[in-house]
Amino acid sequence: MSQIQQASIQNRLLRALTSDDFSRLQPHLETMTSQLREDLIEAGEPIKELYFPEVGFASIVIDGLAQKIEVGLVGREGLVGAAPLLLGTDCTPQQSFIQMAGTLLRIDAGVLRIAAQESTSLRTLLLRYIHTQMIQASLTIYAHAALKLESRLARWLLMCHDRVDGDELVLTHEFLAMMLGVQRAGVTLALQNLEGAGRIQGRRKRIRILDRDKLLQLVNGSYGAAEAEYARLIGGA
Amino acid sequence: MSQIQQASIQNRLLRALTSDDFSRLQPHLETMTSQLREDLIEAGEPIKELYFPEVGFASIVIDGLAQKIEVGLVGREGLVGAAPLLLGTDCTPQQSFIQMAGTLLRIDAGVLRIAAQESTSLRTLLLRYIHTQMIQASLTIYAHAALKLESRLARWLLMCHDRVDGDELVLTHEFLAMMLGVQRAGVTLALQNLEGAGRIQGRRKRIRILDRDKLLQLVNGSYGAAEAEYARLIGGA
DNA sequence: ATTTTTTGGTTCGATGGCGAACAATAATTT
DNA sequence: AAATTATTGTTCGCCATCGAACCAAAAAAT
Repeated sequence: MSQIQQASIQNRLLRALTSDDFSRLQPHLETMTSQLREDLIEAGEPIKELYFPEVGFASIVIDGLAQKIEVGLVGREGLVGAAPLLLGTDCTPQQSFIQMAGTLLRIDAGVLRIAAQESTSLRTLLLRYIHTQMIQASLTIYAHAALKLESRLARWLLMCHDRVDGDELVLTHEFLAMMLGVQRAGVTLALQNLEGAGRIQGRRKRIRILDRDKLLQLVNGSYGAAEAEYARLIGGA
Repeated sequence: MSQIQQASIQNRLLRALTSDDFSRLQPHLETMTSQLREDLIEAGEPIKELYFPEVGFASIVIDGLAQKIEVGLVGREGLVGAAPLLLGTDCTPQQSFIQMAGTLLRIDAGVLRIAAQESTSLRTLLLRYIHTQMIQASLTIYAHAALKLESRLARWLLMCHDRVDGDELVLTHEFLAMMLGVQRAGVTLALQNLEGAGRIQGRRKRIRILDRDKLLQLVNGSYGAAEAEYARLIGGA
C-alpha cells in the first residue's frame, strides 16, 4: 500500500486541496492505468467511482440519435464525475471515457460524497471546478454556433495541449471528426491548412503543436475564458 | 407588504421548496415586472440579486467577439443566477437578460447564499437545478453540432413553449436568428417550412405553436433529456 | 394622414461542409 | 515477405447556410 504524496501529484484539483482535505481523501485514492476508450462513467448508470486524471484525459460526450458529440474534456485539471456527484444525482445522461490513455487516481463515490458534505472547503473547490466546466460548455456552444471548422479544431487542439505533457497529441483524424461532429475528410483538410501555416505538424496518429500563439489567433474568443476562471477560482498551474 | 403564498406561485423551484425553506426565503422575495431585454446579470459584474421568473423568461448568452449566442434559457422552472451563486463565484463571463417580459421574484444574493449554506435541502434542490442546466447545455452543443436549422428551431420553440402560458410566443425573426447564431433570412425560411407543415402559425412578432408532437418529430433527440432530469430530480409540473 | 421605423419576404451568388467514393501509405498480422 | 487492416489523402457533386441586397407590409411616430 504505497502512500501517495500530495506534492508528487499531477492533478491540479488534488494539489489545490487543503492538507486536511487531502489527508481525508488520500487513504481512498487508488492509482490505476487507463486504456484508450475505456468507459469511466456510462450514461444512465449509477456512478460508483470518480477519477482524478494524472496523465491523459477523458471526454464527456452526449449520445444523440445520430452521433456522439463531445461536450467536455477532463484532464489533470479536473475530476471525472464531479458534476453529477456534487450536483446531487447518482447518474447522468452523459458518458465519459478515456480519450488519451495514462493514469488516474480512482476514488469511491460514497467516500467522496461524504467528504464533500463534511468539508466545506472541499465542496467549494469542487463546485468551483464545475463552474469552469459550465463556462467551457458555453464556449463550446459558441464555437459550434459561430465558428468554422478550422477555428474549432484550433480550439480543440489547444484544450488538448493543456492536458498533456509535451507537444505531441496522439489521436486520429477519424476520432477528432467524431468529437467535433464533422466528417473525417474535413478534419484532414483543416489539419493540412494548419500544418501549411506552421502551426502544427502531423504524422500518422500524431499531431505536434508547433505554435500555440498562431493557434490562438484562430479561435475567435472561444478559448481562454474557462481557463481564466479556473486560474481565478482554483489556482495556478 | 403583501405576503406571498407558496401555493399561488408559478415558479417551479419555489413550489418545490420545503415549507421551511420557503418560509426562510419568503420575507426576502420581492415581486417585480420585467422589461424586454432588461439585463438581469451582466458579464463580469458582481451578482447582487437573483431572479425567480414567474411569467416570462430570460436568456443566458455568451458574448463572443463576433456574436451573442444563447447558451441557456431560464423560465419559471428556474432561477437566474443560480449557477454562479451556488458554484461559489461572485461573477461570471455570461450575461442574462429578459427574453420575454413578465414578472420576477427578486432575492438578494447574500440572503440566498446564506440560506443555501444553512439549509441542505435548499442547497440540494438548487444544485440539482444546475445539473439540469448542464444537461440542457450539453444538448445545445449537440444541436448546434449535429442538427440543421429547422431542427434547432423546433427545439428552441419547444423550450420556449414550456416557459410560457398559452401557445403564443412573442418574438421576432431577427431575435431568433441572433440566439441561434444564424442569419435572419434563414429563420424566415425555416419558419415558413414549419408553418407549411401545420406545426406553427406565424404572425408579425408572434408564433403560435399548433402541434407540439410534430415539432418533437424534428428535434432528433435534442429535446427531452433535460426536462426528464428535471422531472426526476425536482418534480412534476 | 403622412412619414418613418420595424419586421418579414424574397432572391442572388458564394462557400463550407456533407456524403460518398476510391487511392495511397503506414502499421500490424500471418 | 506477403497479406491485411488502419489511417490518411484526394476528389466530385450536392446542399444548407452565408452574406448581401432589395422590397413589401405592418406598426409607430409625427
